[in-house]
Parts: sequence; structure tokens; C-alpha cells
Amino acid sequence: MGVVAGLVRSSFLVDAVYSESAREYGITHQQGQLLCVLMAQPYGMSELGGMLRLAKSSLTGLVDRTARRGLVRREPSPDDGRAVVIALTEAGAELADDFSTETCRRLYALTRCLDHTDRTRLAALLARVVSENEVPAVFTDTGPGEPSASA
Amino acid sequence: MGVVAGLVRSSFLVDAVYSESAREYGITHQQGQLLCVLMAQPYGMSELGGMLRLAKSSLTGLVDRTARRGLVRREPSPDDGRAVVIALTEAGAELADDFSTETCRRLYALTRCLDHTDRTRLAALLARVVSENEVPAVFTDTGPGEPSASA
DNA sequence: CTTAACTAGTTCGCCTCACGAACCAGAAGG
DNA sequence: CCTTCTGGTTCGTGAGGCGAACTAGTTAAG
Repeated sequence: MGVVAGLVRSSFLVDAVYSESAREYGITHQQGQLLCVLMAQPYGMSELGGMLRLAKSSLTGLVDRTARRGLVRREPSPDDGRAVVIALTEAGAELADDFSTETCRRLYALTRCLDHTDRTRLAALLARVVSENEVPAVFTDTGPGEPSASA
Repeated sequence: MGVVAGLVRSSFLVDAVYSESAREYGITHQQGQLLCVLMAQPYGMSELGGMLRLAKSSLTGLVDRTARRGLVRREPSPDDGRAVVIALTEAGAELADDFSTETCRRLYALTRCLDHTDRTRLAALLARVVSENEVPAVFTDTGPGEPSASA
């Protein structure tokens, strides 16, 4: 299997795990992603759009639906009268925490067939690919395992 | 960055590249995936559902839309009167070929920062993760580069 | 100041996608 | 036969994504 097939299939796998985990927490893949991004700090719509690579109108919808579930809140920006800041609600923060922990756990488990050295090697290689290609910080793992290597 | 973040972000990256490529060929991510699977051979609905991890009804819709674009065709199964076999049309085969070649090229380019050795190492590690976790053959790279390593 | 450009977000209409439940028709087995 | 199983479709619902048009604040030019 070549590197391209490896990337595509692992991506498929990660996606499936992520989606299933989200499903069990009563949210969608995209909403999970939104929550994870917001765990770090609140962001404006434009910033979020850039990170999640979504058109403005798509993001409005996503935030709407997530807000309707009470997980996220729109706050007026102090600096700019038209801008808005999206932040986690109490419930959202809690769910984000649980969801991200559990999802991390499951994703980590995908590499159970690798020993410590290989896992570290894989992490390093992926890190290079990712950092060479401008991938926003859509995820920062804080889960179990690899206690030495939180990004 | 840990292995989990690496997996998630590279998956995000692969997804973005895949979707953009599909978009340029006038199809969606999912339709592209369907075409790629069918490049190998025709399949029945149930088999496809298993590979793409889709519910029956979801797949019916996907095949409908792809067929409406003239890329895919339903043929009656010779063995089973109720079953159906999905095959690429002429146009579908051509598009699948172009799309998969170009997408492969772009995905391969994501690893341009790696030398041959590292790329091979990455491929091997991903292959292990993938094969240890029952990922269907949603993609078989036949693109440029890595001429020695077609799976 | 006032007006013109720009920018942050929303709204709207359209389509794709995914699912479960209900359903239909052919297959298989008693 | 008549039941049971099973491949697929239909239907209804909701999420997701986009571009185009729009509103309301910000900024810059004169």
C-alpha cells in the first residue's frame, strides 16, 4: 500500500471513529469539531470559518444548530460592533471535554498495534506533513496515553 | 503534537484536498469515493454499503444522484432477481480515472516534505494502522510517484 | 463631517447527504 | 404453498454546504 492509499484510508478510519464518537454524544462530526476548536478559546466567525474551512453562510448555520443545542453562545464583540464572538456555554464546555477525551482515547486505540517507538515515529511524520501544509489547529490532543507528547 | 492530533489533522487535510479535487471535477467527495471504489469492479448495493459504511437508504440516494449525472449505472444481477449491480458508465470510468489520478497526485504532493525513506516509513506505519482496524479498500493509489508501491 | 468603500454576519434558496421506518418483491426453506 | 429472510427503494426529517443578495457597523477619503 502506497502512502496515498495509507493517507486516504486512515483518513476514512479517523473520520468513522470521530463521527461515531460524536454520534454517541448526541452531536455531529462538525459540531464536535466546533466544540473542540472552541475549547482553546472563543473565536469570531471569520476566524472559525478559516479554521474549519467553511464559507460564512455554512458557519452561520453550524453555529445556529449548535447554539440551539445550548452548547455554544454568541457574544457581541467588545471591539467591533458588527462582529460576534462564539464561546462555549457551561454545558458546551463540559460536553467538549468529555467528547474530546473519549474521542482521543478511541483514536489513540487505533494505534494499539504500534509500539511506543513506532507511534512516536508516526506522530513525527504526520506532524511534518501537517505543518508543511497549513492545517489549522482543529484538534489538540489532551487524552489518555502519550502523556509526554501533548502538542 | 501527539499521534492523535497528527491523525486528526492529517485526516482533515486529506479530506480538504479530496473534496477540493472532487469539486473541480464537478462531483462531491462521496461521489468521488463511489467512483473510485467502482474502478476496481462493479459491486452490489449491499457490498457498497459495507465498504462505504453507509445505510442502505443513504446509498440508494448516492447512487441515484451519481446515476443522474450519468457516471454510474444500475444493472440487474444475473444471479439474484432483486439484487442490482452498480457499474461505471463510459463517462464514469473516464472521470474516475482522471479524478483519481489527479487526486492521487495532489495527495502525494502533501508528502513532498518527506524524502523517499520517510515517505516509505509513513506508508508502512499507516498501512499497519489501517490493516489492524478493518478499513475497506476505499482507495487504491495508482497515481504518479511511488511507482514501486501500488497496493 | 459626509460619503464611499469595505467588512462581519445573516438570510435565502438550492442541493447533497445520512438516517430510520415502512415497504415491496424476489429467494429460500419448511 | 406459505412463511421467513433479504436486497433495494421510498418517504420524511434533519444536518450540512454553498453562492448571491442583503444589513449594519468600520474605515478611509475628501
